[in-house]
Amino acid sequence: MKKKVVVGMSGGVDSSVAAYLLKEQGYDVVGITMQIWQEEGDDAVQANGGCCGMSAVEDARRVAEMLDIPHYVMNFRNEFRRSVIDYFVEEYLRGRTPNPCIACNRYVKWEALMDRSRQIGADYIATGHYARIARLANGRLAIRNSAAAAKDQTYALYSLTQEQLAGTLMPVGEYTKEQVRAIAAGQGLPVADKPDSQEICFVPDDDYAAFIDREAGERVPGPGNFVDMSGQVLGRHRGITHYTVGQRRGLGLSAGERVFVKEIRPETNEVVIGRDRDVFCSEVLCDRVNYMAVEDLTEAVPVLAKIRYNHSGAACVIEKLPDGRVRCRFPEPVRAAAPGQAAVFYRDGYVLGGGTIL
RNA sequence: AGGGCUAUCGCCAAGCGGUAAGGCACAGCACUUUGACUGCUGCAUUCGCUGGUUCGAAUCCAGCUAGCCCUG
Repeated sequence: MKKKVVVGMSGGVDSSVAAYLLKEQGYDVVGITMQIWQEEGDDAVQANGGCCGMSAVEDARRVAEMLDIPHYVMNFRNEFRRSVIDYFVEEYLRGRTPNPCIACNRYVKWEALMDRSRQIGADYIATGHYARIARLANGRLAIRNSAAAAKDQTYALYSLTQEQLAGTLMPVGEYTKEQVRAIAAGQGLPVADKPDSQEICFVPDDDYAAFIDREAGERVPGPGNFVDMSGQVLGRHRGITHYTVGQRRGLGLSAGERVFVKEIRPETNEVVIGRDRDVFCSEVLCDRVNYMAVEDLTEAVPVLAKIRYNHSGAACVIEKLPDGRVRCRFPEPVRAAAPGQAAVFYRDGYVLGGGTIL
């Protein structure tokens, strides 16, 4: 009997080709488009090609028809609201810098989608990520960047569990973006030339602070002081939700040289300003650590750590502390490690694990 | 009330008679499948005001205005 796989179809070229490849490989393929945010008839988001808009649903449906696979739209708005939107807003209110894509993957795609896929009898879920899942010599499953991928998508997948990895397929991980577009074009898929998605899907105008204002209203902290590292007041800021560690633009501070946000202090509503060199650190602490390529961390291990999406990675040694947190020591200090962002550890090209920067 | 000093882009600041440097801020664009960073481009026909000298003045002179300092 054919294995059944649910493909999360965003309407983009990658997941469309993923569906095609799986069908070719003989799977019983079901396409599901997740409704996660946009309200029906919201033209503003559609115009920006949001990943969850009605045009996305239409694109996915057309592709599914061409591939002759069933296609369903499932409502994940509640899960998305709770696990992504609320998390995103709460983190900013606390002066931290969340990564909503990681939360979306973890809670919406790999918990909620997998649960519901199992309910309809699926053996696997599949996505259009450019990554590969492999069984290591120690028996663990781990993710590795596809060698040909120009961009790394493994960073946002570090939190997957062994069980989730065992039930996941990433068929486009074997190809380059160019090859994927060529496959789509060769099959006449209408999304072959669709542009890559860009900013966070639920903030299409890129104005995070305004989004938070709408969501949190009265709870948003108001203006406060910019202070330097000795506590001297340098000026007024517009509210801590407008800033992130390492930020330069938009401060309105003319100090004669470029200055950056070094720290955000929600308890005093202060934003600490420093010079470029002040924003580097050689030690980062993480909590909420997920281990992937290893079951646990029993000794200090040298790894490559990425502290943001699109980070090339920096050498460091990670060590688990008695309370479970992980300490990363960087011989070459890293710039702008922001609390709330993820630090993801790589060894031999595989994701060893990752955690949330404190 | 006297004496001195200073007035150049939002901030800092070059300029010292030959036709307005630079830094920061700000804006736009590029990069970017999170926040950032980064890069590129733009940003004073005008130098507190009014006159004068000069072929030519932000630069010299006079007066005025404003701020700062010192002395009663």
